[in-house]
Amino acid sequence: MQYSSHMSGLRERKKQRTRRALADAAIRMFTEKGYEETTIAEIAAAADVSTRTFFGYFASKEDVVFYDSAARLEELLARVADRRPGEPVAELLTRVLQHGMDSAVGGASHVLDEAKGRMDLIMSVPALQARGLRLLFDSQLRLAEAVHEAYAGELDLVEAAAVVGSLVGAVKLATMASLNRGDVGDQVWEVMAMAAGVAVRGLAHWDPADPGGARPGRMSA
Amino acid sequence: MQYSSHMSGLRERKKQRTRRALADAAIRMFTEKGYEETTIAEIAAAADVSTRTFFGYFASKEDVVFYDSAARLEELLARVADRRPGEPVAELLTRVLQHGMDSAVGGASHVLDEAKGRMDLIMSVPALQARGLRLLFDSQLRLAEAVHEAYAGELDLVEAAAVVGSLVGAVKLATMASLNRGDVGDQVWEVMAMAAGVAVRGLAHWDPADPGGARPGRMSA
DNA sequence: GTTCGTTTTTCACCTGTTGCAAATTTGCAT
DNA sequence: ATGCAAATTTGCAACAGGTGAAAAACGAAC
Repeated sequence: MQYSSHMSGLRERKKQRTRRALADAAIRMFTEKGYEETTIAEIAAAADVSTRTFFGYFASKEDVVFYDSAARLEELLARVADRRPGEPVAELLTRVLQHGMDSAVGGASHVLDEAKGRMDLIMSVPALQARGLRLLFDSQLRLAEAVHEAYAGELDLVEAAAVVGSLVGAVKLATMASLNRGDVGDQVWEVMAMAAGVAVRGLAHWDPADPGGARPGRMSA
Repeated sequence: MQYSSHMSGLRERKKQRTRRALADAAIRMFTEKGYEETTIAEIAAAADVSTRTFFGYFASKEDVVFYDSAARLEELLARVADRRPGEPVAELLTRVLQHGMDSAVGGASHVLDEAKGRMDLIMSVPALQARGLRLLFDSQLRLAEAVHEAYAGELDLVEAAAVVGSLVGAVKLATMASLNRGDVGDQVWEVMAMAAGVAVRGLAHWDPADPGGARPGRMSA
């Protein structure tokens, strides 16, 4: 009858394989010879499919770099959905975001190795940066909905949006500033923890010469 | 000898006129017949210049919608630069952002009339949304630098970034959620005030059933 | 192996964008 | 007025990303 979602057949397996082949080839070539220097025809050739077929898998050249972001987001949403009762929003969010801050920009830290490379690629190519920001934006909206539902009755949708936006916004911008400045590894993590702290405790606490102790949630892992 | 930056000559005046003609024609046609349905050739024709010339004024089709964002940002930066001594960051920023929250996404509230239209246009066209977010992102980075310099010695660059990101992030996401929900006019302003309040006071204050009184800074004007 | 629904390929075509050289316009000095 | 040099506009060719549609190849079930 309708084999719509079989996941088992050779057909599906082949499709997944092609998808991966395209994504892998693309990202490799992008980082090796540059994004704009790499043509879709070349990517398709490297994956042994026709140029037209590429667009059967990805809607645009940019999208191929974020091939796994949808899955990552679902993961986050699920985590928000089963929050521990009584847990404060700030805590839930820092906990959830800590595991997925990267998935937001496209999934950039499963294996820390290529993570840095992907991030560099994204931030250095305007088109990718734009696509990444749009993805992140949509993710935040979805996240806000999820938070709103997880705290039904306590937090209305726009309040949830404010909370999510504040936290994600702080961490995102601070992280970028940190990277621009040349920080690496742990330094970046510390910055993220600090930024989360700013958002959680509020900007107001930053004026009267605040005792700089970071580690507000438990973001420093 | 070198007439590099005259601003007065007929040459400059004509250039500004063409720029405006292009931008106006473009935005009008975009809203009337749709973004993708409007071709650059048509825009150029409407402004009586060749297609090629369009790219002498704007780097891309998207950019034409944000033709005044650069100027807007400079305004904000200037305001940050001459902060009142002793003024808390949170206060300075809410004050400055209140005047320019729109300029960030491309300048969408000088005259409230077309502001809504532009915003709708931007948010409804993926390509424009992406471009807008990228512009906003860059603006935030610049803003963070400005804040850092305005509070030299008190706030390091990444801290400034955290602060700016938190505030802008909260207001941006809450505003969008509000618009998605169908809010208009004052309702949106109230949401923005609330969001700013969340960022300023900190997410932490949102858990133990907080007394909902908004109006934290002075954002409600 | 035949048949049927899917996926891939081919092909034609449109638009955005860029490089280049030719043509035109403007600013300025005589 | 006129000429000249710098700046701008234009036309043209070419490329890449992206889409629609029909034909060809392929996997699944019988």
